[in-house]
Amino acid sequence: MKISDVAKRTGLDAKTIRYYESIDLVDSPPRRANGYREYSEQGIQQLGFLRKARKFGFSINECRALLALWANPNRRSAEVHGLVTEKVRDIDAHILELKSMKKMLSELLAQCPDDDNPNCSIISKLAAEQE
Amino acid sequence: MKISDVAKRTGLDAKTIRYYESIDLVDSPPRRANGYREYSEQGIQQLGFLRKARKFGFSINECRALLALWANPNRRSAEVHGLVTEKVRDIDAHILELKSMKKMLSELLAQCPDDDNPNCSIISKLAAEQE
DNA sequence: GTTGACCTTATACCTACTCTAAGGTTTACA
DNA sequence: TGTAAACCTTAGAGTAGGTATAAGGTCAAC
Repeated sequence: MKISDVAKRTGLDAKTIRYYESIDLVDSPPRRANGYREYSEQGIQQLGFLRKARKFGFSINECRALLALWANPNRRSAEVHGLVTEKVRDIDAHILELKSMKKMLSELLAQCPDDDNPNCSIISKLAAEQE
Repeated sequence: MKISDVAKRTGLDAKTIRYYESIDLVDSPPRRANGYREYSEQGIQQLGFLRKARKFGFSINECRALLALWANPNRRSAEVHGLVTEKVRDIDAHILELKSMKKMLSELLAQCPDDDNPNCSIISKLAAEQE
């Protein structure tokens, strides 16, 4: 199977697939006589795995760990559980940060007259000397 | 005032201040005889403005627009209001995405035995052919 | 006079791609 | 049979928003 077909099947961009190969995230597939990459079913599944893991928010390095666990028949499910638990914590922290940002911005919006005059409490707040 | 003092006062790293100068986000300050940057009150306030805008989540380019509005005595507060409103929408979209990711991961966690055995529903789910 | 803390520059590195250039190959159609 | 479009290849640069490193000059204190 050619790279464009793999791209269609996995939902990844062909360029992204080449990129994953260049950083040794996936095995290099064999080549046809013309130099084109020829993907095996196994290679395709690896890429599909990556697609899903990335969509779940795992970083490339976390994906590396997940791929290794996937390939390891002696893995302990607790290890996977730990990795994912930490990811959920990261996401929670991120959500809190965004909510705090949103709250501050909403407060600023409520005070801005939203008209043709230059007076704007948002700009004033950003320019304020005090925190 | 030297760059390290400006860093302390604004809360930005000295390297970040030089970086902002290198991308023309702020004006280049004059130099002392020894080559050191000498910051005026105005330069310091610009950097303080940036610090706050970045903390509110505005991108460098959005900061560029905000700085221009700040400097423009003929600005319309509605323009600032629009910029910030859009930012809040971005943040909302981001929060929704993270919540969806968290939900999916939490469902996976609930099904993972979290023990010494290799069977792990998380890995299975990532490896699954179907979406 | 020397140590340590500052300052300067240029450059590389980070994440996770994305794009461009410049070229070779394959496929479809007239 | 010719050619144009749609593939494929590589190397290298660009993106955001810094951070780190190297290699050096300067300043303040003891």
